[in-house]
Amino acid sequence: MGVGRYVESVGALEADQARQLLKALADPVRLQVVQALASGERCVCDLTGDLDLAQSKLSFHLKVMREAGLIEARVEGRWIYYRLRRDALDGLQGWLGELAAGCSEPAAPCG
Amino acid sequence: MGVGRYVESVGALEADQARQLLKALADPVRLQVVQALASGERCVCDLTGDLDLAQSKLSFHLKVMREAGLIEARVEGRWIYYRLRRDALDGLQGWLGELAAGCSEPAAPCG
DNA sequence: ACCATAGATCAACTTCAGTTGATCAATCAA
DNA sequence: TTGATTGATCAACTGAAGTTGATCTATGGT
Repeated sequence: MGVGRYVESVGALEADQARQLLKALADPVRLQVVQALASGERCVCDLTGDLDLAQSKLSFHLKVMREAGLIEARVEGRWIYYRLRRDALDGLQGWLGELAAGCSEPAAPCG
Repeated sequence: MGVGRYVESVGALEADQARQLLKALADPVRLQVVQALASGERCVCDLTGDLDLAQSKLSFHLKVMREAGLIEARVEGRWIYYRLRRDALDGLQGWLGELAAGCSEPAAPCG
């Protein structure tokens, strides 16, 4: 009953799914790609050119992001278009929200 | 005019700050710690025990998270209490929101 | 059928992040 | 002051993740 394999109604990812996504985002090259995809779907050949990345390098990082569930691909003839998965981004947002919810509780004194 | 060194009114982190935070979150040990801190501030000695981590290991990861701006420490006598930084979590949420905002635009056909 | 192009994959190398055990510094209690 | 405890730091080691260049597959044009 979710939009994808991540989202339960509105919040919450399991910790491990969240970690995969976080890891997929936490790399300078991948972050470049993500920012390029933030304005919409892009073809791999465009990305290679715009970001000035070696082809195998880009391909490697796209795979990492795909396997993490952060992006998805659409094949059209000879070209492949990638885009960010909204459900992943939304799920991560929800997960962060849960973290933030209770984090301001004071500690029980330790001594 | 922000709550911390991260947040401008309600959204947006710079990409590099976001990346530091993402990296700080994207590790299994650190994620354990973060989840422990999600219910509030904790003393290091409690964390060591509850999470069954070697002391130097925990200390290493706390440092990584502290330097990323994900957590902050409060010294009280012999003990040190750590807690999650809300501004960091909120900032990251805002950053994700911006990513999600435009990501569904279709691509211009490539051929 | 042939060639060019898009993109994935592979193997060898390199680099950097995390682990471990030891030592060091600071605080508190006796 | 002495000794115990909390937690940071350091040096040596290990392994996983990223890079590079080459090769492989698939599609489309001629």
